[in-house]
Amino acid sequence: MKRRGLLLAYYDAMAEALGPSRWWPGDTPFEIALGAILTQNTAWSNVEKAIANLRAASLLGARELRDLPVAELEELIRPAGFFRIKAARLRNFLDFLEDACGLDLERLRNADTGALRESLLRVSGIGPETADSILLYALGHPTFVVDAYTRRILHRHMIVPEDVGYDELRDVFMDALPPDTALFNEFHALIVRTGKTWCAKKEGKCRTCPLSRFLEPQAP
DNA sequence: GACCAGGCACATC
DNA sequence: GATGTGCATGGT
Repeated sequence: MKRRGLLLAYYDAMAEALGPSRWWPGDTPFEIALGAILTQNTAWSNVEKAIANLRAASLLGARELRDLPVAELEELIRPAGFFRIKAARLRNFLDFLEDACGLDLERLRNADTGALRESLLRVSGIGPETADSILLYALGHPTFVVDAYTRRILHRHMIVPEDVGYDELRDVFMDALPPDTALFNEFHALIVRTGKTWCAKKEGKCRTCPLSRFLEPQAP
């Protein structure tokens, strides 16, 4: 109850400072899911280059990629880094999609969220953050996406320990907030944007962060 | 030239 | 079960 109010106050402070996020960039559920895999430990600007390559080759779809030799896929996604491993992960994901929905992601939109999440986590190369990103941003399921910025910010605000686990951190949000897709969508986006701007690994920019007032002693 | 970026799987102890 | 390491490009 108290936690819910605090988290929503964080949300409001970030929203006021940054404005709407319009996440996730991408025209189709598949493009969004693709981006979720390509952006693993990678700057989004590099992912954009890889997606642009696929778009230019008219290969920005599950069916198109399904028949592409892995060596060609590797070359196209090379700018996103870890290209060999990510090409293999994309193949695993495409195999999953073929089996789960005949390569039509729209058919997963009304699936049971928990069961679908478990299925995604069984795909080699899809971990909890990628699974939650696909569920929330590509398919509109109400699951909260946790990432390195979420952990860093909440740790610096002494809300969680630094080594808090993924699911535990996700539960901080999901236990406190209503399962609202639009809210979860924008909340995670605001956290990433705030983290990028003010919460680098090396501390120092906290003074101008929209969340800095939460670090100061609260007035009585 | 070091450090970082919207992780994950796997080896080793 | 915890801890360490490889994976690779491009920007600061």
